[in-house]
Amino acid sequence: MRFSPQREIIKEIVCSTKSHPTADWIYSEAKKKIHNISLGTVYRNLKTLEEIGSIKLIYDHNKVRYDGNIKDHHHLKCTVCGILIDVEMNSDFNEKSIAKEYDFKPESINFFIIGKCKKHTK
Amino acid sequence: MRFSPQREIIKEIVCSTKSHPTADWIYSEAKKKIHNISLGTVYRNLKTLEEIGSIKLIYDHNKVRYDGNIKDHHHLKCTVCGILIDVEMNSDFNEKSIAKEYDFKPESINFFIIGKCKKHTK
DNA sequence: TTGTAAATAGTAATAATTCCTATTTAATTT
DNA sequence: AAATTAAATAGGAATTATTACTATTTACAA
Repeated sequence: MRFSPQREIIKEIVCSTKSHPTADWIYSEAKKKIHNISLGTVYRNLKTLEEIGSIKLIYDHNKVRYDGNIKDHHHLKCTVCGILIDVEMNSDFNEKSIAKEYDFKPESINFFIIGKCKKHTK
Repeated sequence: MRFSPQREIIKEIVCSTKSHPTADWIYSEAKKKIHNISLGTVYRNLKTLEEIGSIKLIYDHNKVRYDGNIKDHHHLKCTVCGILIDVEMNSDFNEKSIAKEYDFKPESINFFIIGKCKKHTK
C-alpha cells in the first residue's frame, strides 16, 4: 500500500477522539486540514484503515461510526444524549456490574454473537 | 388508531416468518396480496407496529430488519450465510454456553447496553 | 347517508454510501 | 535527477434506504 497524506490525516482524526464519529464528521474535520479532500477518499480510507486493523467500525443502531480504540470493548449508549461510552471487556462482565461501575441505568440490551452457524463450520 | 387492511397484512407477513426480513422484502411480499400497496405505507406501518409493540426492530450491522418475535431475545449471526438465529434470553446466558447449545462458532461479539448515562438519570 | 379525519398511493426529496473516470502523485526504475 | 507507472485522489454521478409531501380514498362515527 502506498503512502497517502489523506489516509494519515483521517487516521489521526479518528484516533484522537473518543466521540465515535461518523464518516460525515470525519470528512468535515479532514477538510480543515486538506481543503479539497473528497468524501469518497474519506470513505475509501476508513474502509482501508478498518481492513488493516488501524480503526474499528461500530454499528450504532443504523448509523455507522468509527472508533480509534482497537482493543476488544463494548458500548453503553445513552438514549438521551446518544453518547457511546467504551466498556472494557473482561471475562466475567455482566449487565449489572457494568451498570454499577459506570453509573449507568440500563433499559435494554442488544447482544449479537457473530460467527459461523452449524451449516458453515467445516 | 383506525383499522387498515394494509397494516394487518404487513403484521401477518412479519409475524409468520423467522427470517428477520427487511422493509424491502416485506414490501415485495405485501405486493402479492395488495397489488398497488405503496412502499411508504410499508415503512409507516412497520414503524407503527413497532411503536405499539406488535413487532420488533433489529439493527443488523447497518441494515434494519423486522422481527415478529416480540419476546426478549438476542441473535447469532452467521458470517457465511447471514442468517440470524434467535436466542432466548435467560438470566445467566454467556457466550460459551450459547455457542455450545446452538452449535455455533463465535468469532466476535457485539454488545450494546442502551439506557441512561450518569448525566441523564434524575 | 353523510361528514371527517386518518390512511393510502404515488411520487419527490433526502441522506448515506458507493461507483466512475480523468488527473495527480508516491515510489520505483533508469 | 528525469522518466515511468500503477495506486490514490478529486469531483461528480449513481445507488440504496428511508422519509416527506399531497391529492385521493376510506374507516367509522354521527
